[in-house]
Amino acid sequence: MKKKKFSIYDIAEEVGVSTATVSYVLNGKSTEKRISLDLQKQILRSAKKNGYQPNMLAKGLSTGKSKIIGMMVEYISDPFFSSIARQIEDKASQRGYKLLYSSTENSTDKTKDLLRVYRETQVDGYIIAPPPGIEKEIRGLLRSKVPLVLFDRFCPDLPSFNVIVDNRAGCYEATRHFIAGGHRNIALVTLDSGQVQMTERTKGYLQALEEEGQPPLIRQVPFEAPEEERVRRIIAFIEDHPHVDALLFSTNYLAISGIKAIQVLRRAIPGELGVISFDDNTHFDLFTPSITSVAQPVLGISEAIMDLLWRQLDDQLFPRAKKETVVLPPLLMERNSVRSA
Amino acid sequence: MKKKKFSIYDIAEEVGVSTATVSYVLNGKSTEKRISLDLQKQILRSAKKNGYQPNMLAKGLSTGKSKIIGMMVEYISDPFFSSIARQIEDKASQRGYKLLYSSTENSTDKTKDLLRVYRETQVDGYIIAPPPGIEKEIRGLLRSKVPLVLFDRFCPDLPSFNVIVDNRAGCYEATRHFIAGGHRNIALVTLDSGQVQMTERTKGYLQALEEEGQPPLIRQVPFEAPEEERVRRIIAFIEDHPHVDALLFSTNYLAISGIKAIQVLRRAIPGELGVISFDDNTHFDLFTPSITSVAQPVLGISEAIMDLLWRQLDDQLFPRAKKETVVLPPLLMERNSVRSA
DNA sequence: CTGAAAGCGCTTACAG
DNA sequence: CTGAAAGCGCTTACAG
Repeated sequence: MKKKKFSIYDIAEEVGVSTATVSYVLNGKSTEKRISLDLQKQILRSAKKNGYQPNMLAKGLSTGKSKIIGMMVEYISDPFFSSIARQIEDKASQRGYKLLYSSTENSTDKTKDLLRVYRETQVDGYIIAPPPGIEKEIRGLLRSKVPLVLFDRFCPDLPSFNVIVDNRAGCYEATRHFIAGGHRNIALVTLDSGQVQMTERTKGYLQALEEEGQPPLIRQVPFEAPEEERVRRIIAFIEDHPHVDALLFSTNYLAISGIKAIQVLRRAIPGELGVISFDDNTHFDLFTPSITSVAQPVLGISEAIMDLLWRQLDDQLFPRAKKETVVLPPLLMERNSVRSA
Repeated sequence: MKKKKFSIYDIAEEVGVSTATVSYVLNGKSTEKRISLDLQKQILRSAKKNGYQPNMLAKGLSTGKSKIIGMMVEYISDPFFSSIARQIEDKASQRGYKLLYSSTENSTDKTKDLLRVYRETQVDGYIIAPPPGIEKEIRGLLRSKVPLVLFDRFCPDLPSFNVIVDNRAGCYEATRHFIAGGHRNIALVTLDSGQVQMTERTKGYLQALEEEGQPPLIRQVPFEAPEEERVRRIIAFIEDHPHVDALLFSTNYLAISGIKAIQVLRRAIPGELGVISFDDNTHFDLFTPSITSVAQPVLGISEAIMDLLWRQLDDQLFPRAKKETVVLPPLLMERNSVRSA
């Protein structure tokens, strides 16, 4: 059927040398292997003339490197994750790596599946925003010493490389910002998830309130609830707690649901109800009023991830460190959904 | 260094058969090859016991299939594209394919690079939202008969499989919707790009106005202009044309820039200025007022893409058709940024 | 019913 | 300075 591909074997034949020589020249080992200039030119010319393209599968099989980085996040369509992926893609391609990019859907099973696929594909490095219940598998990766960076969340007991944002400080400051604006009954709307990033956010909220002697009020929304259900729950919560005058949402999409709820109830922001979202959103500045948020530094996160990953990739034989957690400060984006005292 | 991987060779040894037999059993060819039930069990047991994981590089090298689909779009972080990618990822993984997902940045050079990388990686199928100036390369792909689907835009002269939305009808209806709402001076804000999808949108706009005998007014914004510049240009345009009472934006991000411009100028939507965006946005329903848009059917697009791709992948030897363009109807999302007569 | 062996397209230690 | 050859981990036509 298909015409056989043009390979280094053909170049070797055309130039009249061995495939070894061709391989050396094509991989920039000419000087190291002291290939004559003349031969180099002939080989390069033949390669170009015939439009030679290396077969990465073959290359990968013999070197043991696929030049592929596997990255898995909750949903590849999530704006926060995809802005990070965009940066990672960029940095990876600069070094000749490709990105396999997948959604865990926050499901343990789906993640295990993906992990298996990644292994089979022989990805060279892993970037993972881990879902709950995946400790065991992560531990396995760690044991097999593959380059790995966890981000957004991590498993506190595992000696891994992690990149996170100071979740506690973010919520602490958000809460203080509410207080400074004159809000007196600040509720936290969060998920019923026990993952560190969430418990940290709750801690920040609680700490700020405690310092002021204000009473906390936390409403947990089920993790897997569909959007309409979330909105319904938040509506009910607002109606049941008329004295609440500010809502801190622990994730972006909770904030979106919350804003819908507030719109349904026709409450004024921030007059009747102040709003802050943990995690910024591309369009929060276009809302009326614009929505104050705690932004995660996308660029900083991407850079930290790649920094940790390259160090492992470059240094497979002498890993300097076996664990490290980079904690980045979040950024309070002050906009107009909080009262100003 | 690293322990050698456990391979089919090891299974073969452990069970005392040849690698051929192991390969047959592991690939479900037991009955076809009439492998004894006993041997099957032994092989499967050994594979499981030792946690055997196939090496896709080796598999790919010998079968010529990588089980990877390459998908390139303008930016992987774009919400429209990433919702589609999300669907595609899902459908692909159901059939054991992985997704290599990349940004063309709408640059011809970047795209050529990616195309080279995809070839080298031996991707089995291509899904591309082509940037301008890439006809020649697409033609090359077509000639080499690799499974390929173009979407969002395509090259009209090329016999390829394409999935697009009826751009002309979308803008036609949007314009008629403005007219029905009582708008009388409708301007089109678009890009200075000659790509089909854009010229089609312009045609729809012009046709609707012509039918009503209303004068057209088109402002082109440079394609590569950064966001602030776009906003500035739109502000200038609005100020220079005080009689304009409606703005049709030919892309999502132009609409965003436009809304910013309108907010800066403190014009009322839709009282002073009606707004419709081509391409919906996740949060347009949360804006005040909510923004009317022409939505592209993400699910329908993804399904059509995969349908065309599977047909080519399944049917490499007898391709039924060599070209086909699926045109999907866009959906007018009537919200509150247009007057109602 | 099963195996020996060639082949996929590269790389690389080794020899000369 | 260059080549012969083994090896990466799999598949598959062919033979028996």
